[in-house]
Amino acid sequence: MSPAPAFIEPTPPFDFGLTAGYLTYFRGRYGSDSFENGELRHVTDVGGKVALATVRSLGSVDAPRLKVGIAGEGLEDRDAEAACCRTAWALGAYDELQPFYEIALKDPHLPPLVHAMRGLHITRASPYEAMIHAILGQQISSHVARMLRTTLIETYGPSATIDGRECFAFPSPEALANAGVDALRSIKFSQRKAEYVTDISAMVASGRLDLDGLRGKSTEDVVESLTAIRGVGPWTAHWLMIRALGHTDGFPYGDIALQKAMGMLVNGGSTMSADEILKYSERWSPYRSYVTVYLFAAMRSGRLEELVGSDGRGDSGT
DNA sequence: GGCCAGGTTCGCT
DNA sequence: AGCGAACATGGC
Repeated sequence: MSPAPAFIEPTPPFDFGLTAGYLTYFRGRYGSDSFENGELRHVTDVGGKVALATVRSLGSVDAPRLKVGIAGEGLEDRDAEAACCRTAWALGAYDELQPFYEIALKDPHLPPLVHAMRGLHITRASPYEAMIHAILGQQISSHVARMLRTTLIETYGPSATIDGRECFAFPSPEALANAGVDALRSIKFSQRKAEYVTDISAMVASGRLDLDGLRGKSTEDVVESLTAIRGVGPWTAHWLMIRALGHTDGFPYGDIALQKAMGMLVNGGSTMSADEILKYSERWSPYRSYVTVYLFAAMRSGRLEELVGSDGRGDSGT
């Protein structure tokens, strides 16, 4: 029933615990993914079939090696292989951290952060999932957003019972485009959100919107293309670059949490404005995606305070 | 028991 | 150009 285990050899340094923890921070709450006792469970949809990847670390941060077991109904070898590739991709396994570390270690503020989070790779979702996720996360508290996402995938996501557990994968653009605005409203979406999700899903399903095609484009081009879509502004565009497009220089300067974190890091603890953090961050280009992710990882782990400005003095960055 | 939580986008005045 | 609506749970 289960194909033979496969192996992933990520580009070192790769800290499996940190990276799997980052991957499941959201998905672990609204999807079927989890990271417990050193074991990552990651659900993916391969060609309409739901596959569960179970991942464990066999190696170390500097010699990483992951063992991946794939389970699911009616999976052929090539499906299992695809599920394994998708899992490696979701973990950002082959991402190169060195170029970022080289500039970060020369920075006055970043070394403690980079040292503490060494080996954290930027995890990825599909551009479509990241887009819907971002739209749902706009405008509302994280509690409400989580509830909406959970209901969404449990209503429209493909599911399968694997190892006695019901697993849901993220809904397809077709499924959400066909659901219709009224149906989404009935699962507590606002009119606006229901319209955005329906419109974007229909555009992706019909091929009029090619989110994957944005990969490799310049920041300006990506932001321009994405913000032309109704429901998408700079904040959403920048998070999408980081979470889905593999862009190294995304920086969601409109994010309040990022503004607070930047204040902690470089401004002696005082929150900075969107303009201020954007200007300050230019020195980290083109690696601002890493700074963003490392700051959020530190924040979520509750360690940001101990990792910033041990000299207690920030400069305003001007 | 009220208030706020990791706010952004769009539309109306 | 500037302000308000949109969503509605759980913790402090």
